[in-house]
Amino acid sequence: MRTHHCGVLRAEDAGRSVALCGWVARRREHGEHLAFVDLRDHTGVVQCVVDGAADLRSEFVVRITGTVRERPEGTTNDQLPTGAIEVGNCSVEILNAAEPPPFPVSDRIEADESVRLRYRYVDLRRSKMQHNLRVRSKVNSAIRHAMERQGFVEIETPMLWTPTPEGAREFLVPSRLQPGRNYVLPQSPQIAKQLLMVGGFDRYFQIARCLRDEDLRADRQFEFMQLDIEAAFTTQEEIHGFIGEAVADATEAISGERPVIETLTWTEAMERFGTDKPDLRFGMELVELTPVFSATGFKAFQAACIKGIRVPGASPDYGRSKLDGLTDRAKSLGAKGLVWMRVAAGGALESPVAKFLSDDEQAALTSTMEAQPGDLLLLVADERRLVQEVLGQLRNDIGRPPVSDGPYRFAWVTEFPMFDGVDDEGHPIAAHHPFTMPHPDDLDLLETDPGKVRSQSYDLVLNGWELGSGSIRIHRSDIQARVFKALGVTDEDAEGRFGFLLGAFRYGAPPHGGFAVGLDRLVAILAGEENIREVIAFPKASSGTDPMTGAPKPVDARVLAGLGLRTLPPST
RNA sequence: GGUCCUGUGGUGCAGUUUGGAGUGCACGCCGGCCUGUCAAGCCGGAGGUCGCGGGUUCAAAUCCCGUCAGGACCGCCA
Repeated sequence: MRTHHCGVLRAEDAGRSVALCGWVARRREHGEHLAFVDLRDHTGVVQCVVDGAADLRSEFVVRITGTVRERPEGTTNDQLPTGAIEVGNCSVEILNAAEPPPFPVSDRIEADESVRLRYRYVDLRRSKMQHNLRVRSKVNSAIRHAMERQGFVEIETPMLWTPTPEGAREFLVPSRLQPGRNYVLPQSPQIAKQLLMVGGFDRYFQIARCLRDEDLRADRQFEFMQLDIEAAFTTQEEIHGFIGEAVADATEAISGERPVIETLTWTEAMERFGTDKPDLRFGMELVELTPVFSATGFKAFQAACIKGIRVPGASPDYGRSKLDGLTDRAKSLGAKGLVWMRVAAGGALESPVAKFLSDDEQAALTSTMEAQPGDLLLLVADERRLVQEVLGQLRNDIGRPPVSDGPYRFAWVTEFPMFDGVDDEGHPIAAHHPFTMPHPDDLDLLETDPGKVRSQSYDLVLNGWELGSGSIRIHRSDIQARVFKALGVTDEDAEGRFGFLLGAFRYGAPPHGGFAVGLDRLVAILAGEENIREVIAFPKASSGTDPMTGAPKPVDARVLAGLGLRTLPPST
């Protein structure tokens, strides 16, 4: 049907007879004698010259045959890759007429997202979406090759899985053959892949679809894809190597540059950046100020922890209203307040609270924070974790570059705490999942001080986005029993929820561990997008609905009855 | 569950602060003219429940309340 794609033709193709297919991007008609038709396919646009009236409209689907020729002197278009040539002596075959599109198929104008999603098939014609989904395809391909090269076996796991009431809310699938009973869609292949380890596939991977029925965000959809891996007889370092190879290959395939991956501990990340997913592209690190104010008379600074961030040269940019905005933001994040200080030309600190601080304190503050005239200092005093999180968020709010700004700064964050907070009954809550191996040095703290137990779990972070997480798993039932006990999971509970897994572990489970990389997020960053919807062909809106299909929809009562279900009236 | 932003012909916006006739810009659409344009140009035209409902007012796109939709964030995401 066609001999070439539109966007690939160049001066050296002059003289070639071509047949092109695509959509009418634009047309410029000059009466009955001459018309220019810009024909678009996914490779780009080429100008076709019709001798006569074209009688075409935007987005008509056409096949154009003609001869490539260099454009006449003075009519070339430097803005266009195909701008040196045109297709002449064209004959146009309309394959399908089209109504005017609901919004222009253009990268210049971004239509409202609800309209874009409703007519996604039109939106996907835009070169940005074409590019993004092709980036995604290349990333998948690079990753698959990297894993195969490293001896990993691709194995599919079930989409109809068993409920494991723990962690993310699961999508339920009622059983027709077993009325009243349910499958769930897997929130990840976590347990399945551990069973594959017991099954002797010591290097497994899958580009896996995961489903979680939680509220959506710019970086979260119900459905998302993971590079999911698990390996037996391995170490944390080896797993980092496997994954590092895959994401570096993917990054190189898109950007041409091979990234390095740094490593820092969770504690270090929290102290320096106030988050477990630090964006290493910019400074403004959190500065420890607790010793500076250890003997202060200023009540607001008589706290367990004081830290600050220095915003270089920002003092003139932050008037009273912006500073109030920062204070409100800090309070909304849980801080009692935010202390701001401007560094004046002579180095003096200008702040509503400056008068409460001694000269020595002010001098120590200035030197500790390496404050320069014109800087803005932001300080928070409170419990350590809160101080870290508030300042970490403010650091991002103020300093974080757009996603599309380079470079790609990958980091492993290691030694996460085993537990995070406590549940209603006072039992610690697993920070990762209950099969995570504690740090070997901290095993004995399980019974005495669980809050201090570090785990052998680790996250991969890229430019402030959590790309994924993983861990070395518990493969010994004695350690698993101790962890369950710490979590307050009784033997019966454990048997009911994970019996098949624990059973499998009795039949020769190798030491193993793994990781999962969120591919939507990786692709979004590599495509320079702030929102993963931009790299997903058919995403849901943030309400969880699909503006194109109208899903989710009610179904006929008979369909429900066949599944043993009945809808209740909406609760009030 | 909560906080905030947005909603104005098909599309993108201005108008809302300080109420005064659906007032404006650009694109698109329809018709006409046009033989080298390229975001073609020129002339003419059509197209509106200012998201929806209620209230205040002589008068509401504009102020108030509610609601719906889209988005960002908090909670949530082992």
